[in-house]
Parts: sequence; structure tokens; C-alpha cells
Amino acid sequence: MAEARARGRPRGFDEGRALDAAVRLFRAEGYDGAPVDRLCREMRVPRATLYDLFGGKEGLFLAAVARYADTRIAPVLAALGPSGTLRDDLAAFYDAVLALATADPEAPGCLVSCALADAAGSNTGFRAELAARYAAMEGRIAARLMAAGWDVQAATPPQAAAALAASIARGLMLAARSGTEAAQLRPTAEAAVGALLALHPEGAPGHG
Amino acid sequence: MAEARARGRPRGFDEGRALDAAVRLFRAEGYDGAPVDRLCREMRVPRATLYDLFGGKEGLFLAAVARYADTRIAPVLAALGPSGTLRDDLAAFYDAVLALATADPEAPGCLVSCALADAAGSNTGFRAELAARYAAMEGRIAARLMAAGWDVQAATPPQAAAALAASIARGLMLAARSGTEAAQLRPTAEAAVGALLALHPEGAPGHG
DNA sequence: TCTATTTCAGAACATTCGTTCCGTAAATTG
DNA sequence: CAATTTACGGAACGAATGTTCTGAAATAGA
Repeated sequence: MAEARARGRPRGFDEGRALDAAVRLFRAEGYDGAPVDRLCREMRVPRATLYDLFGGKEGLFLAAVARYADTRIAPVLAALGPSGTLRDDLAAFYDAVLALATADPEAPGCLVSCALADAAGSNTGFRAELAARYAAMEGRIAARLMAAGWDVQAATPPQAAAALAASIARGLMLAARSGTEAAQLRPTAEAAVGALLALHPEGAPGHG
Repeated sequence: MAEARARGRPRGFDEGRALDAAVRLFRAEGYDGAPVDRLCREMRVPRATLYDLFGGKEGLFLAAVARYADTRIAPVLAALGPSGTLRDDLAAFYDAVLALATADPEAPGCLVSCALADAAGSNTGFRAELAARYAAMEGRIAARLMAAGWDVQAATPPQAAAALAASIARGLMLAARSGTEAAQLRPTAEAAVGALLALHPEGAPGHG
């Protein structure tokens, strides 16, 4: 099943690793703060090829966001399971959030909730992308809550609880951005789990 | 007690209103996205005067953040009271958060949690500023919780609950940034109040 | 080997950026 | 009125920006 060799000159870089480098730079410097020149150098992608592949800086940024979602956010959502009790899965979720937020000590925080959120101010396309990413995360959390028997007609419906859970995750990302260590954030994450479970109509924790 | 008139030519602008314009532009476009030229024009401040007053773009940005904190964030914190039950004050607090987040429909969100958080990636001074602003808010919330009799030695100490409450506020700011209307955010804010109160060791709501 | 196709390396482009500087305008002090 | 002090308006600077272009390099098919 090996891909047939492309026709022209082969690329001297791996697209996935190149996008990883773009993610790193955009996350550290922001959209406006990351010059195309540096992006090309650290991605090891020639300018001409970059424009052929992504159309321009905006396209590259969106591609980097997609790469980030696929490789960094997806595992965080996967921690939701269901693979244990709701309490266990929520705790694992916030552990993964903290791990992601503090993964790069030089530039903590989240590409979506820092760089993309900032760039969304003036660029409507970026704002739509931000809304879509947020909606996806909230939908995934709501599904997990409903799998735990969270009644859609509860005083706090699963969608509202999911939006709250997602807001907390974003808030933690920002706290990490300010330099707060993961260890200092853990009590907040634990409080978050307890507070969310308290909204559960089934009352007692421990539901699959 | 009227101020003695200054010695030289009087300024043709009001510094407070000028900073308000800077806040507007920085919030909409971000730090890197707001050119000094446009800042001068919309602030109605000459370039030379701007550099005399603030030293440069970084100084102006920090001054804008301070102005924003004094005029926009302070009222939000003031809503915490204590002026009613803890539930009432927390509800008023999140109402004020939503009002601030959606104040400018063209560029929703928070100057601190969007522009400053993004710029904090590469600028250590900005990161320290971000940390200080966050710490101030959390301290203020923790004080309110302790005024409600929240035991420092509780399972969830007031500092952790305050950090959680602040994280939720930041998450709501980001949700607004993505274009979500205040009306759609209100259920999340209500859920936040309920979830936080559930952590209160005194158990029953309604404490002053 | 010759052609077609794709990628590469770097120069070149017009803008835009943050900052500095200079001469002029408008006020207070003596 | 002179002298001083502060603010204004705009030109000017070098550096950096996103993008485009040109020709050479490297591969596959004929």
C-alpha cells in the first residue's frame, strides 16, 4: 500500500512535522507575531512551497490549528472516555488539559484560546473557526455527560454543564499562560470536577 | 482645589478618553494588530506626545490595560459586594462579566484574556502583568468567599474556589470572543453559580 | 537521453511597521 | 513684551512585513 512516488522533485520536509513547528511558533508568538520568514525557516519549508501548499499565512495558520486539534486536543477529549466513572473521566480530562497547557514551558497556553482567540478579533474567518472549535469541544463533553445518564431536562441540562466544563478548561489554559505551574493549577482542576458533579441530577458520583 | 494650570501649551486631548480609544483598538485588533499610526489617529494624540507620555507602544499598551482594569474590570469586581447573599453577589458578578464581554459587538471578549494573554507569549513583561491581573481578581473573589464564612481549611479552600470562579469568568470571556451571544451564555453563568455554591462548606446557600 | 513535472533557493516587490527628529504653535512666568 | 515651557503636525528613518517572481535542481515517464 505504499504511495506511488510523486511525479516531480520530492519534498525535503515532512508536512506533519512542518505543521508541528508552525504550531509551536504560532502558539508562542501569536498570529501576527510569527513572521512568515521565521515560519519557513523553522518549518524547513521554502516560501514558494508554503504559498503553493497553504495559499498564504492565513491558510497556514488554519492548517496549524487543524493540526493542533488533531494531535493535541483530540487526546484531551479522548480522556473523557467513557472509560470509568464520570468523576474519573472528568479528572482525567482536566489532567490532560493541564498537561497540554504546560507542555511547552517557554510558551504555555493553548493555540486556540490564545493565538486564535486574539486573531478572531479582526478576522471573521478566524472567529468562525474559533466558534467551531469551541462548539465541537462542548458537544463532545455534553455527549459524555449524557452517557452518564445526565437528564436533558435537568435543572442544569447537559449542554449548560458542558459549556461550563469547557469554560473552565479554557480558563485553566489562560491561567497556565500567565505562568502558573501545573501543580498550582491542580487544586483548581479538582474543585472543577467536584463542582461539576454537584450539578449532576443523579446526585451521587460514580455513574458510568 | 482646582489644579493649577500647567505651564506650557495645554493638551488638545483628554488622556482618559484617549486611553479608552486605545483600549478599544487593542481589544479589537490585538497588540501586534494595532498600528501606532491608527492608535494616534483614533486617540487623537500626536505621535511625539504619545512617545513622551508612554515611552512607546509597550508602555501605551500597559497603560491601556491599567485603564481597562480601572474602568471596566473594577465594576465587575464591585458587583461581588458583599451586598447580598453569596448567591446573589456571584450571580451579579457573572452578569457583569457577560456585560463586559459583549459590550462591543464588533469585537467581543476581554482585553486582558485575549490581547494581553496572546502578547504574553513572547514578552515576559506582559506575562508578569497578566499574572498580576489574574492574581488580583482571584484575591478579590477569595476575600468575598471568606466574607461569606468559607472556611480556609475546607475540603475546597476559598483560594481554590476563587481560582475556579475566575477561570470560569475567563472561559466565558473567550466564549463571547467566539461570537456567542450574552443570552446564550447566561445558562452557563447560572450553572457556574450553582456549581460554586455546591462547594461551599456551609452547605446551604444564602449566607451574607 | 529528453521531456514533463514538481520542488527548491533566493532575489525582489511594494507596504507597513515602530521610532526619532525638527520646526512651529500655544500657553504660563517674569 | 520677552523668555520659557510644553504640545502639535508631519516628515523622515531604517527595519521588517507578506507576497510574488525567476531560474535552477531533482525526480518520473517516454
